[in-house]
Amino acid sequence: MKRPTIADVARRAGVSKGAVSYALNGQPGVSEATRQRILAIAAEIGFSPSSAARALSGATAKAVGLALCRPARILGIEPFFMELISGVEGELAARSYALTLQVVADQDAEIAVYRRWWGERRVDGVFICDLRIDDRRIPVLEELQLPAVVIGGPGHTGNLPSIWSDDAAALVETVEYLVALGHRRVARVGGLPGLLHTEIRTRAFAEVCDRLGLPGAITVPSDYTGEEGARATRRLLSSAQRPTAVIYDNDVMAIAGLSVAQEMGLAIPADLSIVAWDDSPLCQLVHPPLTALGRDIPAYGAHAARHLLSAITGEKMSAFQAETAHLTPRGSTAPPRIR
Amino acid sequence: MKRPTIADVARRAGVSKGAVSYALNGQPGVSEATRQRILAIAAEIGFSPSSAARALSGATAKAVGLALCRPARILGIEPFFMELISGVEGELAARSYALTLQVVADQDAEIAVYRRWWGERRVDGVFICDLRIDDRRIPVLEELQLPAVVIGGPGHTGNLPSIWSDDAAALVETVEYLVALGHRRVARVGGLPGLLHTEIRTRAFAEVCDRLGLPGAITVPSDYTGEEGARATRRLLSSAQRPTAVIYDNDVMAIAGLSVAQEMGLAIPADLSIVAWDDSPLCQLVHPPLTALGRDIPAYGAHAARHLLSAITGEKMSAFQAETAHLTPRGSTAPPRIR
DNA sequence: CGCGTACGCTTAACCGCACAAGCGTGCTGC
DNA sequence: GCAGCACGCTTGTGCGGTTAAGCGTACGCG
Repeated sequence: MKRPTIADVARRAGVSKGAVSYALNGQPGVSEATRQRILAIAAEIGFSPSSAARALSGATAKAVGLALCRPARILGIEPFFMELISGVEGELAARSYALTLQVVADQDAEIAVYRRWWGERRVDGVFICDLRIDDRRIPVLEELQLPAVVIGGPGHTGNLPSIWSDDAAALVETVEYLVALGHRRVARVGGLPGLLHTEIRTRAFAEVCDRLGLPGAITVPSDYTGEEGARATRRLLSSAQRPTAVIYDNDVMAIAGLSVAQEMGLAIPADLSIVAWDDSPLCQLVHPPLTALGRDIPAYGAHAARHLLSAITGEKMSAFQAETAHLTPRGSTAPPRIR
Repeated sequence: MKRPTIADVARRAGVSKGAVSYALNGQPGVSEATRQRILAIAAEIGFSPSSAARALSGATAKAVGLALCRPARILGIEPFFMELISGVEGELAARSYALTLQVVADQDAEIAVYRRWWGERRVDGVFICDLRIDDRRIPVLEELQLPAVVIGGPGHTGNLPSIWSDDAAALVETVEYLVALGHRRVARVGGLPGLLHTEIRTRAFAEVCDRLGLPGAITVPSDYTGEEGARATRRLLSSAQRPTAVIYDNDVMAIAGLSVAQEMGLAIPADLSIVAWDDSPLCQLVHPPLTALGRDIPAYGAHAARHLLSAITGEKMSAFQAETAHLTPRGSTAPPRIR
């Protein structure tokens, strides 16, 4: 089956290609009657303008890019990206924008992808995830003048617009809640060191524990996998002054931690309170259900998409603060049996 | 920063645009010395040919599409798609193919997306997931002659090439294993009815239970979510002749079922054996760890990608049978305490 | 009545690349 | 010595859109 082109529409409408182009793009230059006739014919023969030709003649590619730099096993296990993508998609689809996805091995590969996309004019803009401190991607994108929205922060985003959530505040709220329950020895199993949001949480945790006078508050770095979460938990629970509450940087590690604790004969929440960051349905499936810090990830993605589309149209965008994660107390937190 | 074009490369190399094109595409028509010089200059100034121009002048779009038709909450919870994507990506990236992703609401929207992609020449081919019986997407893609690979089957793929895994055999193996342990009352919590692989599993389950003379073997349909899995489990365990073993169509429902069973005071595996389809790290995090049917999803995706790329180059592809899921026994299965 | 102008459409020039056809050069074969 | 040909490159065309410029027509106005 031959793909219809603008010339086919023009021929059937008895007008020139230019007229069809004006009609389809809502530009002035054709009468309303002609416009309607052209639109009807286009719909009838199922015409969609070639994105290639359109992109070539200076218009936009009608596509944005997302490069993910995580190993496959972590990508699969974390609902975050898939939820983000589905939120992003909702906005993009409404404007007929396509999402181009690429999984990359490391930051160098990711930068190479951006340069290639830019050179190929394949995308009109990109999302940047997993922001790092002194992130090398930022200056590259600024140099290329490729519209971009950083998903993360605050700060460290150069002049790029961003969307962020106040993880520090959420963490402070959580620690204060645990302290209010009577906990004094609180520990944290962190995400990948080097990621900005991990560092922000780590600093906020240290500060709030210091402020509240909690002794030996410690963050054990991890990598979001269950194995590492289990290992970190085992280490924490084996120490002389073992914590009575642990905050995990994602749900998978929290579930792994729960398993380890139960394995070691601890009663949850009597002997150990557990809080998970990222509230997924999984948190409600385990026993006891996990107290978790949740937020609406699809909405976050949708906002990021709107932000990027605005940036693409040339608007001067800045940092946007999204909803702060909120604590949903469930059965995994309670006053400690022994202080 | 201005994007380099083929003309920039040509000027610096002191040759014509045509020569550069030949050199970059590995075509004859330039001497080896000139080719090397041109390649060096292209690399130096960071030239990537515009995908739009390339696609426009008859070559391929160097992109393939994947439309996902699942609600956001299910997409997020199931590691399957993300793992599939990361496997697909590995193959695509090696050939500089991009993956265009779209999340759609229903099959009509999905078909509209295929028509649009085809008209826009945005993709060279597509993957089809979640195959249904009498799937309406198949005839559309055949009509459009858009290269496609069906991820699913066997059968019901029209003339489209496909890649499939023998779910029936895996299910039979599982039931036989449970029977060998001494189980007589086995039930199953199935995935979304209407999906071909769900139907295949349901039929295989009914057949093998019939063959082995298991009484009242029943499949309760569900939708992959934890809530539904929990509800189905509650129903099964409340029946007069409650099963001593349950097979779940995904890991999330299995974990939910485990929770429900424990909640109802049953000991796992003594009172109830549980098997999960899709072996994710989650299965090892709960207590007891779940016996699961697993396979290498990224490899599955990689194979699908190779299949599609071959189809795009015009090779006549057929159905390819991938590895059958294999059972990994863990702590959630054992001989039943009471037969 | 004649002129200026807004309208509605056409024409044609691009965008950046691939590739067919053309063309000069040097080598081969008879 | 010259036709024939392979080689290495250039020229030119077209892919399917967008868009500036051109152009005829109708209409308003002094």
